[in-house]
Amino acid sequence: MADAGAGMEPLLARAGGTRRRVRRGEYLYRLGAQFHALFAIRAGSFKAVLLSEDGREQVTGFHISGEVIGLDGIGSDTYAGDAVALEDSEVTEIPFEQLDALAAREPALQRALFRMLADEIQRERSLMLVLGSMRAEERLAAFLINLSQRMRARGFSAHRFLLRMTREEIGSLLGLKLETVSRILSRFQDEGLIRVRNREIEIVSMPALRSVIGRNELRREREAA
Amino acid sequence: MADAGAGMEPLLARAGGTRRRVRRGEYLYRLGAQFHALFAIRAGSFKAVLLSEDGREQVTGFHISGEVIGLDGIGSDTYAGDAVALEDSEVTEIPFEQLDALAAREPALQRALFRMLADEIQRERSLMLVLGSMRAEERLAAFLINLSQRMRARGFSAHRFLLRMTREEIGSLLGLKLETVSRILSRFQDEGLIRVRNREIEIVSMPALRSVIGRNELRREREAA
DNA sequence: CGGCAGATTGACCCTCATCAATCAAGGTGG
DNA sequence: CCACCTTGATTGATGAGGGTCAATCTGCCG
Repeated sequence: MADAGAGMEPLLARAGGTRRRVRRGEYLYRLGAQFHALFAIRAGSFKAVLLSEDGREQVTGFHISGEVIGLDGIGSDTYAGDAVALEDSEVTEIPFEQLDALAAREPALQRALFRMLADEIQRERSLMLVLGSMRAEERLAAFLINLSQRMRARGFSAHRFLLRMTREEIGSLLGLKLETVSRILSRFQDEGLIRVRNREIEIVSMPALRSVIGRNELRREREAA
Repeated sequence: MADAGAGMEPLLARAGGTRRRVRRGEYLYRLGAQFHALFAIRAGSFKAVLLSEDGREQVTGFHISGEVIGLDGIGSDTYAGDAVALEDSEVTEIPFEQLDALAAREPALQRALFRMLADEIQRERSLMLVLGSMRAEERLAAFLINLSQRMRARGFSAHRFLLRMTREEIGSLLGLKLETVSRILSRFQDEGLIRVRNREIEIVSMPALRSVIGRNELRREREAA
């Protein structure tokens, strides 16, 4: 999964932007609200949630410090889903009006915005690959690996971190039920791949975790040969 | 599912562009190829395919006449997957270099490009909702409804059309096996929702097809109440 | 301390994948 | 024009993976 909206703060900062604190559980923006800004996450983390007409809810991503959120609103006049803080967080709100105008005069900024949008497309496509072609164990492994990489990219430890979201939210992202998420985390622990204690994750063997993806899939091996 | 890249030809046309014919089964572009252009589909249809390192293949979308394809390459220097013609087709190749430069002088074009990218994000998020929260029958129903809407938007019949892709390709998009796709289409026919004959689809009752989504899901009804 | 949200674990069952046989439709070459 | 082959679709039988229901357990916050 790509790391959308990463490292763009310097460029975005030129459009100004005001700090804002969001407490755990609060909405950064909501479905249908007037689109007016992008948000650079300075501290904390968020989940992005898509809501369908018939009451279905789908977590479309988790976003941590250093990433940008709110891109989906650009096309329409309103945000297409909710963004909720998973912990007490802080963002810089970047008015899109100004960003848009500035981009017209700054080719580098224009290109940076294109890139952020394209990266988000990439990120979602790889999630589609996960949802469309992986079994439960593989999904969890892919999730943990991706999170680990992003934590490292942000200067945190890559092999020991806190999950800021519930099992249910992880399940929603991955198309699994919370019980399945819980069971598989336990199984990974029994197999010595990770250590779990509630929200705390320690990755014991990253190579082993990687090898989960593709195991039990003899066909692919044969095809590759 | 949103209808990404629709109706943008007029604006895009200002960047020039050359016609190109692509025969059924031929690649419009391939994974890793130098990114240089977007493609407006003038006639025919394509599938976009994502390939993972371990040999997995995931269809990320089908695109028909009037839509734009190739957006995923914008961020990086290369295309992130393959685009394959599902039938003999024709596209207008729009060099991105020129588009990019023109956008800097044309706010309307810049905004149109932002919108196309954001629409694609939307489209993929709704597909994530399908993949993450729907059962097989619901996925197929959502697929047919979406296709029907897009056909109508392009001036074709909304209740009678040809599937240009195989059952296996539909399955790949929806995270199902080809046998499941086949079985469910047969079931829909038995129930009088549609008529199928190979690639030919006739939607007999759109309301009934819509009601497939959400049925067997008593919980949601209760929650909604 | 009590209450509650979240997590774990077990038992059961259903949907969908898998394996396999058959059928239909095109394309090709004789 | 027909026999042959290939590709795609249908249908059946069977079983596994993960959903569902339910009982506990844990940690946290008031």
